[in-house]
Amino acid sequence: MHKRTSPPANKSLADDVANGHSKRPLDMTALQQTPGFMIRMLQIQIFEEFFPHFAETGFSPAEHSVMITVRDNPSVTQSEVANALRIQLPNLVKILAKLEGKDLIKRKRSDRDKRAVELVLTARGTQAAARAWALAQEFNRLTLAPLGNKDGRQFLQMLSRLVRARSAGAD
Amino acid sequence: MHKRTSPPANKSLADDVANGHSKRPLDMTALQQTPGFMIRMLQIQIFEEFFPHFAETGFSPAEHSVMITVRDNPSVTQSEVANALRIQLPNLVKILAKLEGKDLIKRKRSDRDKRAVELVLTARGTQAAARAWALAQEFNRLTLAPLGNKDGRQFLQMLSRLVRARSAGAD
DNA sequence: TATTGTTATACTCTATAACTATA
DNA sequence: TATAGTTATAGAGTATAACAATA
Repeated sequence: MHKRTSPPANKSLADDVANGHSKRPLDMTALQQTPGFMIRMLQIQIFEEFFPHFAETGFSPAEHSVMITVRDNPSVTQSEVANALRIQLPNLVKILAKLEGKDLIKRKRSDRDKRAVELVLTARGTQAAARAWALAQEFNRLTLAPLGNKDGRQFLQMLSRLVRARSAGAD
Repeated sequence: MHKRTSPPANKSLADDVANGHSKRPLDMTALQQTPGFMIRMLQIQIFEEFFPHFAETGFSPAEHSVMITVRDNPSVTQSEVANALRIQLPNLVKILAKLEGKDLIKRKRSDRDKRAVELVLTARGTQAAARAWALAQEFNRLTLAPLGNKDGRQFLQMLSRLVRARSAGAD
């Protein structure tokens, strides 16, 4: 066990991959072969870029995803959003209270099920979502830019396959 | 702006992708085109699977990555580990205190730079890392299994390209 | 003057328990 | 009896400030 292709003394290919700023390059080949680790590194990087890019909207990644989900699913209930975005209901309530306080989202008791609360965007929310989505188009393009068009599309498709496989398996 | 290929009423292809358990399927096509969102979904799923899979080692993902990094880089300093793994030094100190308390890692003042602390695995740590790495091999295989061998390798390579591009650009 | 490690602390995210009102 | 929403709270993860020792 623990076989690496290139020894620490001779790593012509696998130098500073997950190794941003250190002086002497470390041997990170093992973790570079670990999808979970690499996905976490990439997510950290993308989150860092998210906030300056979306500064105009003031949305966090979670708030952004809620806005887009409500935009595309008018009268969706809070439970449905929580489930789709993998956010615990109590945590979603806080996010929604904030968005409602900014007059971006309206909450309304459902007629069909009086326990449920249906969500819709307000006029201001619709505007904000439109601007957020425009920024997102550019952001998504930048995110995948290092791969080029063809591989970028394929990467996104592979992500979907992986996520879908696990969502299905967890049922 | 905001153009979707399939309207909510007719989404033959893009149903339950990031939408695990809800009754009526939501329209998630917008966020499914968002790499940052999909990467986050995938990371959540992988983390959930991590803990049962690595229960035997008792390592968290962060602890696991520290153990492997020290294994492959004997006498690495704390700063170097923190930088490579994107962990703040104060937070790494806590992790190392725990691993040292379990007699898995040894800390030793550097001779070259008496400010620095060099890290090596203990005998127990070497054993634990070997077992952790064996489990990791299986875990990594399972993680990429839905893609098959060829695409799995390509996905990992694309991850590296994306991470490397951003690490380089941030310099 | 800058860097390494350390402590203490604050902040954000996420998870759980308990409650209500409806189903 | 179970579910949707809410509140309060606990816990983990992450970030910052201040300090001591060394460069």
